Amino acid sequence: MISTRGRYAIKVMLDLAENGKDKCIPLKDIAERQQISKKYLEIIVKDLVAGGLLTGTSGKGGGYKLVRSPEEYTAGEIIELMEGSLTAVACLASGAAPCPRADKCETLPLWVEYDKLTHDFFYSKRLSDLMNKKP
Amino acid sequence: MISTRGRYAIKVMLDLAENGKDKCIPLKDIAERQQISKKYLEIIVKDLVAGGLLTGTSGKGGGYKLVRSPEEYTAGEIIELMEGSLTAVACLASGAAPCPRADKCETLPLWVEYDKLTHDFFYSKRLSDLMNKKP
DNA sequence: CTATTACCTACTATGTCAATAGGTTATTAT
DNA sequence: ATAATAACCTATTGACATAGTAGGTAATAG
Repeated sequence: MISTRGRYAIKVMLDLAENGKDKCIPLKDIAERQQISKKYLEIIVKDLVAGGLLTGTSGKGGGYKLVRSPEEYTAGEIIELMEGSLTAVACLASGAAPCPRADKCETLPLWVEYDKLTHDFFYSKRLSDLMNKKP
Repeated sequence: MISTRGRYAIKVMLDLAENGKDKCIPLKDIAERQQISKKYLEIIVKDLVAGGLLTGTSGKGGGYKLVRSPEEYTAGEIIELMEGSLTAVACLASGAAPCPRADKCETLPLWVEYDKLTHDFFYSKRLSDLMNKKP
């Protein structure tokens, strides 16, 4: 399950891609457009800044801005940053302890295959692919 | 994320497919083979029986048995039964309230597409596909 | 009648999710 | 300067899910 953290993060990134053409967008505007609590978005945006996907500028006229162009972001990296991992089962997660029964486990190949499918899907989706194409 | 409930359920079904050729297998044996607490498996197996995927017989010589043949089960139906839903985002889950912003939501198509991918993947995997083919 | 097995209800520790609350620091427009 | 704006920071909360544990009752075969 992808939580609100990952989902809202994509919404924020998309909002910036569409409304912030090189200019800073205050979080207040994003919160209003997307109908999400500004306070909650602060937590999410903090992680996006820490992950290097966004920069923030304080003070009047400040706000957030994309670091790269929308074609250079994938949904996969955004979700992975926010959720910690894009993995369907605990035993395949990044920081997981190696399962002692991995070689005997008959279900593992199923999860590995699904994992690859998921990874490929989300890393093939660029932010620009999700943008609303309005002239 | 697919929890232990769904994952263990598939292990149980697989164990029965491989070791219970028309005969009843007591949960104790499955728990030992799969190295999972028998007490915890009871909860999982209860749901599998309630869902009609398995039958249980009490008393000496009793145990659990598949209702159909392994080719007639899919990983999808097992997971969906155990997890309640096979859906990646809350707004697409079976019992979810309809999102008032669904028509404006730019991320929804992404989740719908991923949902279809996931559904098709797990419903294409039969229990017999996962079985260890030993003579 | 006894051993075995499923079946049933209840409880619990731990953690995550989705926020909320209230403050401090940085920057700009007036 | 100073007021307004906006990011940034720490802490807390209620609700819920997860992954079990505990202890019993009912059914069945030998």
